[in-house]
Amino acid sequence: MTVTIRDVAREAQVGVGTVSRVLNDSPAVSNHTRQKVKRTIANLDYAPNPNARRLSLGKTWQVAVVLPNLTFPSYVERLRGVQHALVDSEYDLVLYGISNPAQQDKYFAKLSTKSQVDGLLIISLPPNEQQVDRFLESGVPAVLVDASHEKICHVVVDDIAGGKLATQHLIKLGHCKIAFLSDYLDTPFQHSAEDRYIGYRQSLEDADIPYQENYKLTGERGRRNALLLAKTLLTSDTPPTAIFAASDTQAIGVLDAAKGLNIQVPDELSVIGYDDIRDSEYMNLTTISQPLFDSGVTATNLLLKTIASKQKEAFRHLLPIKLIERKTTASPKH
Amino acid sequence: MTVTIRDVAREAQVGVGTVSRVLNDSPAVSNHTRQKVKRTIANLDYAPNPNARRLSLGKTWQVAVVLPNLTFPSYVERLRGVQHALVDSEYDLVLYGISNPAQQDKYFAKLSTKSQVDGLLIISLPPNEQQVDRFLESGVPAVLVDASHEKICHVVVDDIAGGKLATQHLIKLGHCKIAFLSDYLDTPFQHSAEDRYIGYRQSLEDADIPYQENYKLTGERGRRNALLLAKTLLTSDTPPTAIFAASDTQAIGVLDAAKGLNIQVPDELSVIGYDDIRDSEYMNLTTISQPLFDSGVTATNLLLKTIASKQKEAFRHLLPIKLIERKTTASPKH
DNA sequence: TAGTGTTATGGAACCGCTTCCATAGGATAT
DNA sequence: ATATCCTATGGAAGCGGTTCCATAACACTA
Repeated sequence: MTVTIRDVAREAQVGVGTVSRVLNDSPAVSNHTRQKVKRTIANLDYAPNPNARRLSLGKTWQVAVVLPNLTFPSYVERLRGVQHALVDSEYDLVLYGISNPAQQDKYFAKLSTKSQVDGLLIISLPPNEQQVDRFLESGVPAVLVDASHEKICHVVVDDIAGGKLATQHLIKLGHCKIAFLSDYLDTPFQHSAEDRYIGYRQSLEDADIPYQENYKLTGERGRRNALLLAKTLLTSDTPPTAIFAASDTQAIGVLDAAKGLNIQVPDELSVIGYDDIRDSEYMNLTTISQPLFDSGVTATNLLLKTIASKQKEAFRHLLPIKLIERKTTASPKH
Repeated sequence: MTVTIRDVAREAQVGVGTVSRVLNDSPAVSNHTRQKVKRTIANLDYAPNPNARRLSLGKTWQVAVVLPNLTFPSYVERLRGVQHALVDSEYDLVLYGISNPAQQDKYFAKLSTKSQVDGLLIISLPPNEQQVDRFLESGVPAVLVDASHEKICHVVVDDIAGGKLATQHLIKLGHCKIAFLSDYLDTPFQHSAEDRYIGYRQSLEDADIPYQENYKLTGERGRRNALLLAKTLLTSDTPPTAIFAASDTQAIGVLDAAKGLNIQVPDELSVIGYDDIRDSEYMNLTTISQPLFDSGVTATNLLLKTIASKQKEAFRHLLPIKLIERKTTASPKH
């Protein structure tokens, strides 16, 4: 039923080797034969079986992308970058969405096999030591995005610098009652929020602004939760004049809270976010932009290079951050 | 280097057939042998080569999802549904993002081969006749989402009904100057916006409200473009009192425009969208909800069933729509 | 003319699995 | 005891490619 390379060979009156050579653009085929074979291929509407090819070659021509379920725009944006970079390569993209640690472990284990995929892109999912070991042992090229480990290539931004940049911006505007809001900081293998917090603390210190414990808000990620956290703080006795949220989604939650409480932004409250997701532009949110799309592109190119060269050096690729000044930060009025 | 099934067989002192049987949970293996083999597999850290398996079985255990690049939340939401439904199946998800018709044609052609994937999920990308023919000829099971064709299974909502629902809601509130905004309607194979428009027109007619040509706005999709279109209309001599946008993204653009022009929503202008994307809830946008996530789930289950049963009947699955009343629609005040 | 290369080609062997067929051995029936 | 059936098992063949090796055909050199 399905037409194979042998059918083509018979029909074109050549050997299977020759057909294969034509398929793979080997120079060792005379022009005459090449044309003949190509004609036959077209006539029979032949398409090579990719799995046979993969088995024979020991190469899958597939790259796995593992990331948390696409619940936050930043994941999507990174994925888009990966996709963009993959589109004009020969590789297909196999997507694995993770919704809990057990699933992460399952897929990480499954993908720690050379025969599964040619490469691994792991986005916003810091692997634990055991998982790292498995990756290394398997020899599958892997690149981490938005997570780091000294033994695996990774693409990250300097989050401490980012935290500083945001905080210093607020300080320069004249704020000294600056709150910090993020998801939980004590997650063992994901340091970006924590690094931003470190940057925040350092900037306060550098400017001789005393740190206040009650200005540190952490909670489950998400816009709604950020709203609730911010509401509590803003209705307390000592409301801040500025809030630095460690993600735009959370910053937008803060804006929601301000709106709900009839607090004018930026006149009565400055808000700065982090990520520069798509929505931020429309919300006119001042934020720290980290190149999400580019992180995907960069990581993918890095991975493809690693696959091609078979080199196994683990290195870190730092992506630049920058301050995007929009309309949610201003000098405090009073 | 890599350990194969023969290594396991030799080590466990059984035949390769037996090992294969153990791997595939065949009942025709004695308990004693099964344990022995399982132990050996664990000892050798053996993992079967999926490509060899695929070649031998003539089955890829992969499903391709083809959709436009993830530039709009509705695509992402549908993809999430697919993912969710696929996670506890045996199938992996291969992602193809399309950014232009040439690419669509390229990937559609590539995927019109049994040996490439076991099934095809095509989201918001209506295939043309030639492409449909290729799909049918290849025999690859396919399901369309948010697009329809009589010869291929598809999962859609009744967009005419949706257009009616939205328009009737506005009419019931007392509006009669109702504008319609969408992307271009003359796209040959994608009828959802057009169907919504038809529903809009019918509702007007049913209510004896004369249709006004200048209340029909179409343009390139996207929030910013919607803003511009709405701005023009709202600053004209005869501004409408309500706008029905054929997508939430565009409805939010309309809200942007209103804000920019200092027009109060809903007091001076009612806005209703379509899709009920995540952001709509936060924006308090009244909208027609179509089950995006569910469309992915439903289509995937349909596909898996088709793959399993090998039946080739093309049928339509209609998903329910409903009106979500929030805070952007009200009776006109004057 | 024989010797040496070079180029184009055919086809066997191999990639690592599944499955079918043959068979051994044990249980049951007669 | 022999015939019959059933179960568990070994291993060859096959899935559809690629690649290596052998060889034929044809220069070119001395």
